[in-house]
Amino acid sequence: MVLPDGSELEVDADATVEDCAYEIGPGLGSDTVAGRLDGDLVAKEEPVYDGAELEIVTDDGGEDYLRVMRHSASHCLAQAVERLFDAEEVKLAIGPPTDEGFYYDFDNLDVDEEDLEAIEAEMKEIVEADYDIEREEVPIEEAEERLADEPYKLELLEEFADENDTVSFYKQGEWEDLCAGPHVDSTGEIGAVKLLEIAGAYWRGDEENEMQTRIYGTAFEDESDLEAFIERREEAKERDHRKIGSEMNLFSIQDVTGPGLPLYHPPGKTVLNELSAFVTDLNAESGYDYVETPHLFKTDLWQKSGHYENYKDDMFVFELGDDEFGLKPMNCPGHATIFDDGSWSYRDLPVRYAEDGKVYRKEQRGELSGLSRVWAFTIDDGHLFVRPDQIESEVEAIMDSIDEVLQTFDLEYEVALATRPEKSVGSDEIWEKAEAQLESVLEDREMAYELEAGDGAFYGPKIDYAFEDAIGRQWDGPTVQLDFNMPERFDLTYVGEDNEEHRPVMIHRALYGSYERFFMMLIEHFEGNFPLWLAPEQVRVLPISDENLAYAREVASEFDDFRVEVDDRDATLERKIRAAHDDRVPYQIIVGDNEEEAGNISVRDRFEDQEYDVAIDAFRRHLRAERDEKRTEPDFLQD
RNA sequence: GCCUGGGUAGCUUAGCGGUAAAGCGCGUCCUUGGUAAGGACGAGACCGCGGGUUCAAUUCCCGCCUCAGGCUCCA
Repeated sequence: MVLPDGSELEVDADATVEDCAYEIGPGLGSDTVAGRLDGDLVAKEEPVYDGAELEIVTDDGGEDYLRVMRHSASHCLAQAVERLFDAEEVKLAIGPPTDEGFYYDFDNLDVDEEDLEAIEAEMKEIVEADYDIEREEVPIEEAEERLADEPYKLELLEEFADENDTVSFYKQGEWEDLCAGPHVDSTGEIGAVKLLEIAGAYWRGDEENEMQTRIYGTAFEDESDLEAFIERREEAKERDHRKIGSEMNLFSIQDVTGPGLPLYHPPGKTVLNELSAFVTDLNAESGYDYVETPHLFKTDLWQKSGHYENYKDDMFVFELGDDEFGLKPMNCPGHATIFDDGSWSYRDLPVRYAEDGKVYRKEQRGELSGLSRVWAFTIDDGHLFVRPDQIESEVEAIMDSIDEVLQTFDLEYEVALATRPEKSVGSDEIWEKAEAQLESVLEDREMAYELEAGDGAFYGPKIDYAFEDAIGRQWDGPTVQLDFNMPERFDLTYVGEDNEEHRPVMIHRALYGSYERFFMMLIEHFEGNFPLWLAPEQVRVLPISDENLAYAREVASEFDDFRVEVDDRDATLERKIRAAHDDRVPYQIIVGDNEEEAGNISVRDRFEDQEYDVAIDAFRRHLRAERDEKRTEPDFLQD
C-alpha cells in the first residue's frame, strides 16, 4: 500500500482498511472510521489491494469524516420516516451524502414542511438512543429475500450481483439498509442534524422515470458548526443578484413580460454599457469588425446551419404567413451569411466579426432563474473565418483576451476541453482534427485542463472557462469553439495562393459568455459594490446643510465626466451618509462651511474612511486613474 | 416539464371567513444638521389571475400564471 506521505506499507493479501490502520499504529487502528482507497471513500471492512493508495479516515472532524457521518444521518432520516409513516407503503431508493449534507429518496411518500419538523424530531430521538451501527455481509440470495418489499433496492442489487457474491447491510436499532457504507460506529456520533428541503427527484436522475420524494438535510459535529452553516446560507442570500438587482434598480423580470425576459433599468444598463465598451475596445485592438444581425430569421437559414435539426427543441419557432421563422438562438449563422456574401482571398483572412447579439433559447420553465438562466440574453459574440494554418495563433490570441478580461475582475479560473456530443454534425475525421488542435494549444500554453467528454457544441469542440467568485462558487464564462461544420453547410470558400477554392475554419468565441450571466456573477462577486468604472453612480456629493447646496452643485460640476449626483434632500448628514452606503456609491464628497470657505472637499469611501481638506483637482486626478485602470476597489484613501 | 413552498403598498414583511397592518422608501411641514436613520403629518394595496363554496373570500377549495429551492452528488 502507498500512504499519503509516500511511504509504503506491507500487509497480508486479505487485509482490510482497518487492518492496515492497525498495522500503522494501534491508536490509529481504533480511531479508524473509513478509508480512502485510490480516492474512493470505502468502509473500513473493505479489503485493500496491491499497490493502491490508502488514506485512513478517522473521527478528526475532517471533510471525509463529515461525509461518513452525513451518510449515517441519511440512514437516520430513512429510519425516522419509516417509523412515522407506513413502512409497508413507503419504498426506499437511495440516500447518499452530498457536499453540503445528505438526502434520502422515497417513493410513495407524501410529506409537507410541517412533517419535516416531526421527522427531524424523530431523527434526534434516534441520535439520542445511540444505536450501534453494525455492518453485515449478506449473500446475494439472502439479500434478495430481505429486500423483497423494496423494488428499488432490488434493482440496485441486481447490478451488484454481477460482480459480487455478497453485499453489505448496515443495521441500527430495528432498521437496516442495503448500503456499501462507510458509516460511523453509532447514531450518537451524529452531533447536530437539520432537515432543509423537500424536493422531487427522478429515480436515477432520469426524466423518463417516476418522480420520488427527496428530503434534504445536513449534519455537523456540533450545533455551533450547524449554526455557522445556516449563517453562511443567509450570507449567500444577502449576495443574491436578484435581491441586490432590485435594491440597486439594476433590472427586473416581471409577470407581464413573461418568464426569463429581463428588463434592464438605467443603472443596470449603465453597467452593461461599461462592460460592452470594455470588450469593444479589446476587440478593436484584436482586429474585429462589428456587424449587426436581426433577432429573427426564416427557418431556411436554421435548416442550412443545422440548428433546425439539432437545436429546434430549444428554439422559438413560429409561422408567419406562408413562412416559418425562428428567433435566433445563436449569432453564427447570421455571421456566416455575411461572410458568404463576399468573395475572399487567402490574404483577407482571418476575417473577424463581432456583435453584442441578443439570442433566444427556450429553456425548460423550471430551469429559469434570475439572470443566470433566461430566455433572452446577449452574447459578446465573435466569429472568425480563418485558414487552417491560422487556427492555433487565433485561438491563442483569443485566450490572451480572455486572460485580460478575467484578470481585470480578479477572477481565478479553470478551463475544460469539451469534446464531441452524441447529437452532432460532421465526420469523425473532422472532429478528431478539431479536438487535437485545441488540445495542442492548451498543451503549448501549459494550461491544466479538464476533459469534458461529450460536452461540446453540436458543430465542434470547445474550450470552456469556469471562474470562481468571491465566495468560492464556480460559474461558466468565456468559451472558444472550433467549427469545421458550419463552413461546409454554408459552402464558405476563399481563394488560396494556388488560385483554388478552399474551405475556411470558423471559430466561435465570447469573452464574457453572456452579459446576463457575467453581470449576475459580478453582482454576487462584488455584492453590488462595483469597481468605480462599473458603478452606476460613482460619486455622490453630500452638502451638510442647505446653505452648502450651491457649493455642492458647483463641486459636482467639477466631476462632469463621472456619474455624479448631489443629495439635495432635506435630511441630516447622517441620513445622507447612510443612504449613500445603502446605494453602494463608491465615493462620497462631503461639503460644509469649512470646505466651502477653503474651496476644497472631504472625501469618504465605502470603507468608512474619510479625509478632510482634499483638493478637488487631486481627487479628480485619482478618480480618473482609478476608473481608467479599472481598479476593483476604491483606493483613494487606502494607499 | 415534474416535486415542495411562496405571490399582501415602490421594497421587506405581518395578518385573517366580516374588503387590511407595520418598518423602510416617497410627499408636505418643522428642523439647517460635521460622519451609518431628527420629528410631525400625509399619500400609497383590484391581498398574482380566473372560477367555485358561503349571507360574506385577501383568508377555504379548484384551475392557471409567476417566483424560489430541488430534479447534477448514485447501495
